[in-house]
Amino acid sequence: MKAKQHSPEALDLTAKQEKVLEAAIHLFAEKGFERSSTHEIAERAGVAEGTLFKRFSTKKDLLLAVGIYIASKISIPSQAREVIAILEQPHSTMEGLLRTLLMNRLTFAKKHRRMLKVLIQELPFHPELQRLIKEAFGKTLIPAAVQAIDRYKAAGQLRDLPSITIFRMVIGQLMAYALTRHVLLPELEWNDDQEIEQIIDVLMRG
Amino acid sequence: MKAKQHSPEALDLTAKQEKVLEAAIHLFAEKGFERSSTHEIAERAGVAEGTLFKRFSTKKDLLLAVGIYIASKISIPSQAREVIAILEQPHSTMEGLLRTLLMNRLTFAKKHRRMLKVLIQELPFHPELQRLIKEAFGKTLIPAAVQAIDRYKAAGQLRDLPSITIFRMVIGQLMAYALTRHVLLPELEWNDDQEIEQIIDVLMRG
Amino acid sequence: MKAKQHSPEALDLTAKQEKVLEAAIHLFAEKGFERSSTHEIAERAGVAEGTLFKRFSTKKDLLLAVGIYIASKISIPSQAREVIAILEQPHSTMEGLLRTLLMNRLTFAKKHRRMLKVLIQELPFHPELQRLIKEAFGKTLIPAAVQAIDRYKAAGQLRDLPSITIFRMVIGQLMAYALTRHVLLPELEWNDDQEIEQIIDVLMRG
Amino acid sequence: MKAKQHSPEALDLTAKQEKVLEAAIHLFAEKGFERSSTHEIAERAGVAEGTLFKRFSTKKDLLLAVGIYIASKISIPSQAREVIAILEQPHSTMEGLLRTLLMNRLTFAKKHRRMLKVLIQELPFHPELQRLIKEAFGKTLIPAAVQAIDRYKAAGQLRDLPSITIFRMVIGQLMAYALTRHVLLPELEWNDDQEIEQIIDVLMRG
DNA sequence: AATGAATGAGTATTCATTCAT
DNA sequence: CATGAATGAATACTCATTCAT
Repeated sequence: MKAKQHSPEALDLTAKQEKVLEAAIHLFAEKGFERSSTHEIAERAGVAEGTLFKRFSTKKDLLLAVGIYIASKISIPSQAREVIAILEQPHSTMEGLLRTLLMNRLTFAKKHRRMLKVLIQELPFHPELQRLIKEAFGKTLIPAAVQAIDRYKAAGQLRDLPSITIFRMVIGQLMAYALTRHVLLPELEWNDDQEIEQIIDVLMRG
Repeated sequence: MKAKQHSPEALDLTAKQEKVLEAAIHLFAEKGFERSSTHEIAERAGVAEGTLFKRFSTKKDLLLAVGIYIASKISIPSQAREVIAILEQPHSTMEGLLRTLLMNRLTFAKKHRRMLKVLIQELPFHPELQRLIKEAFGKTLIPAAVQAIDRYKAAGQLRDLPSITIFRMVIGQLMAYALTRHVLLPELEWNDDQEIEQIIDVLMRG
Repeated sequence: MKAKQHSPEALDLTAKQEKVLEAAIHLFAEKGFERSSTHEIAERAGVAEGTLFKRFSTKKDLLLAVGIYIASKISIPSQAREVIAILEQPHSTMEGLLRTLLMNRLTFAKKHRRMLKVLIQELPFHPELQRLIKEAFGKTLIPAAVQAIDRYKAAGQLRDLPSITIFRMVIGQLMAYALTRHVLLPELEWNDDQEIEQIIDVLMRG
Repeated sequence: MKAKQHSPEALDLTAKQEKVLEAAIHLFAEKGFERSSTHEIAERAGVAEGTLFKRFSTKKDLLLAVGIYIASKISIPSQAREVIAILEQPHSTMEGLLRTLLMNRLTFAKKHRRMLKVLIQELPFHPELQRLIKEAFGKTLIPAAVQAIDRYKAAGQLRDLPSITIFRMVIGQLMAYALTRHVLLPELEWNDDQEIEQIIDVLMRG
C-alpha cells in the first residue's frame, strides 16, 4: 500500500511498535533490562501495555529486537558493506585506512549509543543474543578485516604479528575509547578527531 | 574474641556472612544482580533468608560489599601499594615495567574475576558504586601512574603524549584483553604470557 | 433471500457465524469455557475476532447459543416430538418402550456429544443456562414421561413407585452410562446395543 | 514436636494453609476453578496472596490437593477400609449390603460435597487429577467390589451379569442420585433414607 | 459486513523484607 | 543469634471487547 521507510528496516514495525522499541531501548539503557518494567515502557511509548505484547510477545523479544537490528547493521547486506569497502580500498597508507575506519565506527557507535549499551550489558546473560552478534561478526566483518590486514602485512606496512591479534588490538583500543567516551565518562568534553589521531599514533608507533 | 583472618578484610564478616557474600557474588556473576533472588542466595549460602538480612540489610548492600572490597584492594593501604611499588621502582626499561604491571593486574583480574564481572555489569546503574570505585582509582592509582609516566617521558623512554592518554591506552589494552579473555571468549585456551608479550610489543612499537 | 437450511435451526446463523459456533463448541468441550479464548475461537473458525463479536456480542452468548440449540432440540416443536411419540405409542411391552427410548437418546447424545459436554460442564455456573434447560425439560418431556409411566403402572406393567422416581432411575442409568461411555472412559471399545440390553434387563428385573 | 491432628491428614498443612485450601475449595465449588482468582482465595482465607504460594506453588496445586485428599480417602489405608469391610462382611442379604454401602457412600458424599463437585468439574481437563483418582479406585475399591459381587453371584443372590456391569449400575444409580441431590436440585427437600430404600428396591427387583 | 490493531483491567506468580518464635 | 513463615507491592503477560478503516 503505502511505501514505508523505517530506520530499523530489518524489523518492519508500525509507528506504535517503533515507539515501543524506542522507549524500551531508552529505558533499558538508562535503568537496565530487568529494572525496566513493561508497564513503564508502554507508558513512555504512549501505548497500552497490551499493544506492546501484540508485536513483541515477550519482554525478551524487545531485547532481541535490539540484537537483530544491530546484527542487521553489522552484517551484509547492510552497513557492513561500508566497512568492507573501506577495508578493501587501496588506501595508500595504513594510517589512512585506520583513520577512515575509526571515524566510521565511532560515528556508528555515537548514533546507536543506547542500543550498543543495552547490547553489551545484556550480552553475557542471553545466549540467543550472543549467537546473533557472533554470527553477524563472524560471517563478514572478521574475515574481511583479516584479509585486509594480511594485504598490508604483505606490503610490508605491518609487522608480522598474527592478524587476529592485530585486529583485536585495534578493536580493543576502539572499544576502550568508546567505552570511556560514551559509558564511563560521558560527562567530559571530548574531541573525537584529536583522540583518534592519538590512537592511530599509538597504534602505529607505540 | 577470636582472631579472625578474612580475605575481604575491609568488611569484617563472620563465617556465615562470608558464605552469603560468596554466594551472592557467584549468582550475581552468573545470572546478573536483578535475576538473583535473596532466597536463592541464602539457599546457596546454606543460611536462612532472615540471617542474610542481619548483616546486609538490603540486597543492594550485598552489591556494595563487592564494591567496597574491590575498592579496598585497589586503594592504599592495601594492594595498591603493590602497584605503586611497581610504578616507583626504577625499572631500567619501560618494557620491564609494563610486563610486571600487566602480569600483576592480570593476576588480580583472574583472582577476582567474578567480583569484577559483577562490578562492571552494575557500575552504570549505581552511583554509590561509581563513587566508591572512582575514589579508589582517583586518590592513589592514577596520580601514581601519571607520575611514573612523567618520569619515563623525562628519561626519553616515552614519546611526548599526554600522560593521561598513555595511561588510558595501556589500561584500555589491558581491559580489552581481560574482557575478551574472561568474559567474551572464556571458552578458548589462552596463553597469558605470550599474549602479554604481544600487547607490550604493540604498545611499544605500534 | 436464499432458503437457508441450518441444522441449529433456532439460531438462524450465517455460514461464518455457524463456523464460529462450531469452533467455540469444539474448544469449550476440549479445554473448558474459561480456558478457551475468543482469539483462539476466531482463529479456528477462520474469521477475525471482530466478526465473532458481531453476532455473539459476548463470549457468554456463545455458550448460551449451545443452550438454546439443545433446548430447541429437547422441547417441542422439535425433536422432542420424537420422544413424545415414542412415549405415547402403544408399545405392547415396557421393555420395547425402554429399548426404543434408550436407543433414541443415546443416538442423540452421540450426535451432540460435544455440546452436551459443554452444557453439563457449565450448567452449574450459569443460571440463564439452567433456566433454558429446565424449561425445555419441564414443559414437555417430564410431563409426557410421567404420563406414559402412569399408563404402564395402570396396566400393571410397572410396580407402584412414584412416577418421578422411576423416571429419575431410568434417566440416571442412561446418564451414568453416557457419562462413562463418552466422558470418563471414551478410550474403551463399547458395544451400545449389548449395553442397552443389560441396562433394560437390570431396570426391569433388578 | 506437637501432635498435629489435621483432617486432610495426607496433606500435612499448617492452620493458615488449611484455611487457604478451605477457601479454595469453597470458591472452586461455587464459581469454578478458572473463575476463582488466587487473590480472592487469599482474601477469603484471610492471608496474604504470597502466603498461598508458599505451600501451593501453583494454583493448580490447590486443585491437586483436593484430588490427593479425596484419593487418600478412597484408597487404603484410609476410609476405603470401611467400604471394603462392608463389602467383605457376610451380610446375610444383598439388600442389607446395598443399604449399608449406599448410606456410607452418601454420608461420604454429603461430607465432602464441595470437594467432590470441584473434582468432578475439573476431572476432564486435568490428566494428573485423572491419574490420581483412577489409581485410588483401581487399586482397592473396584477389585474388592468385584470380589464381593462374585461371592453373591455364587450364592445365587445375584443374576449372572458381568460383575463390572453390576458394579457400574450400582455406582451409576448412586452417582445419579447424588448428582441430582447435591448438584442439580440442591434446593429441594430430600429424605435420604426413603430414597435409598427406593434405589435398593429398583436395583433388586427392577 | 469484515477486519485486526488497540485497549486496560485482570491474572498468577515472584520477591525483598519483616518479625514472632 | 538464627530461623523461615508471612507479607503485599510489583511484574510479565492475557483476554474480552471496541472501533476506525
